[in-house]
Amino acid sequence: MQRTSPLQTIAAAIRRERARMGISSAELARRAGIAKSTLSQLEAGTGNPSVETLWSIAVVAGVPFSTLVDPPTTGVRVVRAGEGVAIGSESSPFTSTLLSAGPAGVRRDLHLISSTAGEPRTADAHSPGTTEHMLVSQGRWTAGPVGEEVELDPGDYVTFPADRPHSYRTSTASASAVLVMEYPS
Amino acid sequence: MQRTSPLQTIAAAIRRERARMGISSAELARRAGIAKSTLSQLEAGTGNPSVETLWSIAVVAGVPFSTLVDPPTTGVRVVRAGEGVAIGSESSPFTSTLLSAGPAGVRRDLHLISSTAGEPRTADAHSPGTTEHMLVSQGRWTAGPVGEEVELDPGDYVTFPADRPHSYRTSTASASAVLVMEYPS
DNA sequence: TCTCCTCGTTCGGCTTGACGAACGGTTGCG
DNA sequence: CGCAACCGTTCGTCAAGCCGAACGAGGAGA
Repeated sequence: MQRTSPLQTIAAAIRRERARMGISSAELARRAGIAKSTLSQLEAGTGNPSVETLWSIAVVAGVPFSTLVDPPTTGVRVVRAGEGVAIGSESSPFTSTLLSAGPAGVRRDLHLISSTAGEPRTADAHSPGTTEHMLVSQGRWTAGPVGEEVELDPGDYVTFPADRPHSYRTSTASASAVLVMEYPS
Repeated sequence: MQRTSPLQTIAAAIRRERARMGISSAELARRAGIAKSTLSQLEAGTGNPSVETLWSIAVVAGVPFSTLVDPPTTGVRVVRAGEGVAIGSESSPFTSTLLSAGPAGVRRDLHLISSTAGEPRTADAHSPGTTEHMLVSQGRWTAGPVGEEVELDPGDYVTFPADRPHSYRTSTASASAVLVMEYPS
């Protein structure tokens, strides 16, 4: 997570969004209801805007507020079956492959998980506010917060809070699922 | 996306994070390097903080800046295979089931998609900055931005920009995949 | 009981964010 | 050519954000 002040990031983000919209700084300022001189300062990275000033710009640009603070990155990227770095568990036949960690400011990781019959994989509580989404591709799984586990078959989907202990287990010879973890930090 | 000023949301978020940390407002202010009176104002929802003031609080709370502006929600929820509302395509044997739309401020939708051999499903450009992640569960797929499609087998993963036309096609009798769409708005 | 410490709110003063006006530069039209 | 419109930057002014101090309240310890 970025610890230093975000003012330069914000300046770059505003310039980027304005270029995407294809309008002048005077027009963006007009639409956002702020002074041209204020926008000029923001794009130059000088000064320290109030939240409402920045919010007005995000609204007019049609993007979430966080887009102006944490810019995204894109590109075509392929990870073939078996190519990702698989991390196993010492205490259960559980394997997890991280396919895509969220870029700065994006609060999710995308995993392919697989397992065979055996000990459950129990995970400690993650950061407060963490949510998991699990979508079963193959086999039967039992998963969820400890004490609230549900059984899932291929095509089934479950989402649950992961900021307390939770587990994944399968009773079939081979099972796999997609796991999306969303967290505040 | 929330259009109204976020000041009340910010006040509630600061109180929530401080409660999570289990410290007094005086201590939070001390750690963040701001005046107690300033924090008192922020928690009461009066005034309009500068970005740096809010940033200081986020840093000390150990959460991304956007967490103070866009709070999350959680709960255990199950959608069984075939239960979600499946939306078909008139021009191709393609079906998409939305399992989880991102809550306010979260920039992603989670779909289960399926198809049979036939016409490709072509999607128009989404909002600028939109990214898609596709992870194949079953069958062979050909997917990606038009002109840059890649072939994918079970367990393969691809991510690509979806802010331009892109398509999904399968040449097998039955195919399914998990699709995560991330977008700025 | 009194004293000390911390709390959260209110207050007055200083600094800086945001404003509108002015300025020089560019473009398009008659 | 001159004029109008628009641009982005700089400047001076005002007011609100943020500061530290003061205050009353509550809790703990002697």
